[in-house]
Amino acid sequence: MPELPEVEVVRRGLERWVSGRTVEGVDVLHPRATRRHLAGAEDFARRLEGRRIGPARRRGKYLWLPLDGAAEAVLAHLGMSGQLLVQPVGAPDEKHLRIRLRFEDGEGTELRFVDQRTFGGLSLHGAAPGAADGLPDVIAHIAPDPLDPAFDAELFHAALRRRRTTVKRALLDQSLISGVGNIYADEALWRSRLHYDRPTATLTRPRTTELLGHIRDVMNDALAAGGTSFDSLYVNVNGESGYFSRSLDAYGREDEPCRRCGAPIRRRPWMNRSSYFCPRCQRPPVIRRAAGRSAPARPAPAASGPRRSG
DNA sequence: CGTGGCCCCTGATTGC
DNA sequence: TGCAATCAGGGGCCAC
Repeated sequence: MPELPEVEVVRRGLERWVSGRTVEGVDVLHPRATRRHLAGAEDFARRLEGRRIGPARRRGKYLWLPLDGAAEAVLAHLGMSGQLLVQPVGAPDEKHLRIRLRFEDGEGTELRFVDQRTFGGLSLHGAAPGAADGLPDVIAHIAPDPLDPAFDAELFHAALRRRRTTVKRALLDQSLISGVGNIYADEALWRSRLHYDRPTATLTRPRTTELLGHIRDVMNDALAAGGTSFDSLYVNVNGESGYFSRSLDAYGREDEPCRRCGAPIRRRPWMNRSSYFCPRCQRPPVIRRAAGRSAPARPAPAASGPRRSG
């Protein structure tokens, strides 16, 4: 379950059902699922045996489980289709079961990493020096997420102004702000009435503040609904879907009326994915030519920016 | 260096 | 039916 609210739902499930338990053994059923553990699947499995799992942590879309304190942790990323499921021991293996963690206790459940597309995985890493909560060193470059008290809005705004990129690209750049993916980027931009191709350098401080507020709001709303699920690929540790998909305003709503103005929501190919937006509420940025000696032609009507009507 | 394009995978759906 | 093309919530890597 890819984006922050879905990953947070999983984190809470791990905290409830896995933290405090001791690993008895690990089965790696697909080597690609541990490819970020450079020492290999066997090393990953052996080093987990007998370790006690601490409180579940999260930054953006990354999860980690500290082991016997905070010096080392199991890092998890769900990619596009990863699931962490707490299943009864002996339940039939899922078709795309990649890794199984068995526990020493008699609770009768095990932790399973199931991942159809194998973009996700588990790995073992030391903590970054000086970082809080045993943050694994390999994700030290990931920015705090907007629900983290450590998130620095001033720093974020300064980075946006410095960048020569567009606002949606920036939202998906996990080194600037983490946890935002394609769904919540489109939702926050819709709420902010911002077009995805708006250059970040044009954002004023109030606009950045408003955008951040909408990101936090939509993520908290989604969290309260158990996350966004379009199908059974996106579930919590007990296999249950969230129901925020019914509350989406832009994502996946092509040709449906904008809930604000009634114009049909549009879908545009964008970075090998899609961007959903309201063509009336979210006007494309005006393309400005560099100042030259010849007067620039008037922009074509189709490419014109927002107009003030009065 | 920052930026943008390509690639990694499997499966569901759509169109010919 | 079969087959190809397209699309899907992720990020790493590598040219420019």
